[in-house]
Amino acid sequence: MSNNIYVGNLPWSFKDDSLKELFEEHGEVTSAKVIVDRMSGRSRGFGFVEMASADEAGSAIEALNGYETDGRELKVNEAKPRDD
DNA sequence: GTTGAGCGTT
Repeated sequence: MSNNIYVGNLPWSFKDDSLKELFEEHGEVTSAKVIVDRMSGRSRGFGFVEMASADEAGSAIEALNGYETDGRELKVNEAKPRDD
């Protein structure tokens, strides 16, 4: 279990702050980032959220996985380790 | 002024 969370199927209107505010309702968010295409500057529709603890991360995952916003179901999961 | 499966720039 890690404190890092992958969030997919996001609406195009989502941003770093939107993710942070949403996950803060289910735990302490250390950092939140929506991945944006570095060449075009447009949102790629997915992002990452880091929680203060794996416990809060797991709670947020189960609470927000399948959460519908803007007509889309969020796909929330533990993120793959970026640096292993 | 667009798009729709996926795991990120530091």
